[in-house]
Amino acid sequence: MVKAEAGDSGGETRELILVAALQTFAEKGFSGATTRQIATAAGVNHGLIPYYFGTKPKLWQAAVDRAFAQLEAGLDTVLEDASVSDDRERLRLLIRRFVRFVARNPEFVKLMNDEGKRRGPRMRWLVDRHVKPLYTAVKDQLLRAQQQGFLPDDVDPIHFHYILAGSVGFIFHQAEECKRLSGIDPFDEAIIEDHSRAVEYFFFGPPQDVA
Amino acid sequence: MVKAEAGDSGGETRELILVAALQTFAEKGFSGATTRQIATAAGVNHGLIPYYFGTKPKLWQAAVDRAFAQLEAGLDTVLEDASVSDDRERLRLLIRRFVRFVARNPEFVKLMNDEGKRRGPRMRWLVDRHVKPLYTAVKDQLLRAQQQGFLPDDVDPIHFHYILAGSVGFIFHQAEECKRLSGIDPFDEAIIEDHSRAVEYFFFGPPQDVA
DNA sequence: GTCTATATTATGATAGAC
DNA sequence: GTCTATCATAATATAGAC
Repeated sequence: MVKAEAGDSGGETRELILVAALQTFAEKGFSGATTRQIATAAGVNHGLIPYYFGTKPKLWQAAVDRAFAQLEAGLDTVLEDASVSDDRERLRLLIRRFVRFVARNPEFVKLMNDEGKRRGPRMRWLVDRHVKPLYTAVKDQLLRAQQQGFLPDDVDPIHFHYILAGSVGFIFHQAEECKRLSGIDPFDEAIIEDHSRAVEYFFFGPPQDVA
Repeated sequence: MVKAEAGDSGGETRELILVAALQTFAEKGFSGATTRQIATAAGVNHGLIPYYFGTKPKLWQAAVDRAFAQLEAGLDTVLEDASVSDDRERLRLLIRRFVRFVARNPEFVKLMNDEGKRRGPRMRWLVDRHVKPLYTAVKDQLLRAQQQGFLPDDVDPIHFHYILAGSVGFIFHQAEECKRLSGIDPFDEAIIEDHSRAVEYFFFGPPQDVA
């Protein structure tokens, strides 16, 4: 009310642009997304993008930072949950939460996959700033699983990291293809649950809880 | 020698462009790839692209057709191999061959993933023309696996299709990220073998051949 | 902080010489 | 079949009014 004379207080507009940017970058890729599309999707004038973020790459970075803040908030609660003493159960919870996060934030996966596939400044920035810290935590869980014998320990855990990420995320990444291919919508609640169970089956085998 | 006066006989140039197009579309996406980049990568004049293929989307279609012809040649030999009577063993062979195909043709996966993630004419064309026929064959194998009890039969096989494709392909799709993240090059022969074994472990559990 | 120009560059596609 | 030159369009980013 004090600073700004027109529109809202400014931080709001910034946020609107960031949300629209993540969505648009995910959908169209960095090159395919235009700053005008992003501005339109955010409902703001396209001149405001250079005003708030400078360049297109800087807008991209800001959108990614925002997305990772959300992911980490969700996963940390599992990784650091002291009440789960069993490593196997913690990994299972991690997978369940990961499936749900991806199903609710498919833009996150799309953007990660688009940038992780080629060399370049965005990939380097993304890995160094966000993926490495995340993988450190995941790797720790996978190593425990290997040590305890419910994952083979004769291959590097990086294989299971990508097997996990791929098996969890791919159906949501390819959701539009999946709909046309099979008529099934991966974002239906029942399908999300099915997918989570299917992935868990691969990591842990047939349910053996009630022994 | 008869038809063409300059350069080579023409079909050669067409082929050079197709190879470069697949590579470039895979790397940069449809929007990110420019016809000039493709022409440069192919070592031909950029005016030859409209000459041979008309428009950019038609070039894209031709490149995809070419890529699928290669994939199908490799998979059909397994799917139709009558000498493999055991369904479990046939699925295992299918996975091994799929891993190797993806490792040797990462452009294929990149292009598929880039287009399968959004609605649009290219996605529809790709699914109707190529993915549906391929999935029909894969689905058949997965249904057999479910009937015989080594995959759960209470979820649609589409889950296993995407789990399979994701767990096989993701590390190669994200190869550049993987290198920077872990120092491991997914395209190393030993790593390809490791990944194949890790995926097989996922689908079939611990090796139990020598019983 | 917001908006309307506009400068600059790069794209896909075409025309026409060779 | 191949090449150069060019047109029309659309992109990012900037300048400056309000």
